[in-house]
Amino acid sequence: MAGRGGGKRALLIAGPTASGKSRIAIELAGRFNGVVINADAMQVYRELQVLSARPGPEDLNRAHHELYGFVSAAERYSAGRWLEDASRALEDVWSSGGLPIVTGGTGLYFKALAGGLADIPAVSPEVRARVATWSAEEDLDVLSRRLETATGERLADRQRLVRALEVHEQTGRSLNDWQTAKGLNPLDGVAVVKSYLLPERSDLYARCEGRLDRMVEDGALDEVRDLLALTLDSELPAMKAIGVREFGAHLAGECSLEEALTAARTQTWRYAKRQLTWYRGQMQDWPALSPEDALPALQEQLERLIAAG
RNA sequence: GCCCAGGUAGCUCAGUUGGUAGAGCAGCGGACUGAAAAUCCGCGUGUCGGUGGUUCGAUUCCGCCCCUGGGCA
Repeated sequence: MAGRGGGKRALLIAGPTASGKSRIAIELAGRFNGVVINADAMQVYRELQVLSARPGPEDLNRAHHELYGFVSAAERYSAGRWLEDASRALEDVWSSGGLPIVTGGTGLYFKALAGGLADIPAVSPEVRARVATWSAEEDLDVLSRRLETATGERLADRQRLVRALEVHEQTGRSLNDWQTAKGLNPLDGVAVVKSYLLPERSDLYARCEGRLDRMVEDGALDEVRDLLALTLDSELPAMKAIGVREFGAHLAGECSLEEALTAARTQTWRYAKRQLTWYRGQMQDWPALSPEDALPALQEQLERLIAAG
């Protein structure tokens, strides 16, 4: 077991919702002493078991899983925190001689993991509050001019404007500046097998629909009721999970279950479409695999990687 | 049967004092380094219910017919 990186290896499997990633990950974990590491922004939240389609007891029994359901919905998790958590999980798996299998649907997380992320200091609550006030009180063009004056950057997207302003307020340096510098890169020097699952769109949409029905059977309504009972800020990431608003409207008597399901289905399709756009545009050097071929193809690549030492 | 209100994009609707029409949502495409299941950008030909008439010209005005609500008998 010679070579750089101490023989560190990792498998990354991205893919849109309901494409069958988890099953493949668990299967390969069994064959390669693997540990499944979550790369899904919603599956980190404890309160979102059903809605986020988090692996259940049966799956957890079959393979060791990390970074699932360990964050409170009251928290504001982020790509940066995920990368830190994932780095730690990777090191743990390597040190115990296992193979990390990172899987999930959040393209940004994979991009951060495989390409690195700028090492930007955390934004303090004070700065966050200050910028939030500007954003609440100012028109988009005023806010935009504020950033342009400060850093010369021009943005038309409020969410990104706020982020750029926060970073500048916090550090005195522009976001652009931070992002061009070399940052965190936990897979540097690691032998990686990576791919994303690319199902036929009609198959994908049909699977999304089937999964929504199953969610209701599995208690999605109770889960949403419990979540809403916490009366959290509706702007928190966990509150934006597909189904929270839709099923919440039904629970409040604003629409039928049928209507809620239709709305949730629409949102799920839109989400899946955006995921596919992300993979096409941002992960061009990642091989795309059809869900049917993925398991044997990945297994073969892993075997070759291991044989190569 | 009569009266009223409607019939315009896949859906909900706006509009044209007569010069063949436009929003939101959906859909499709795209962007995206700490909210990413988020956020943002681009893309609109549809017998303007049918049919006659008036008019240089009708989706718009008039007649008749069909359909959908509601009301009165």
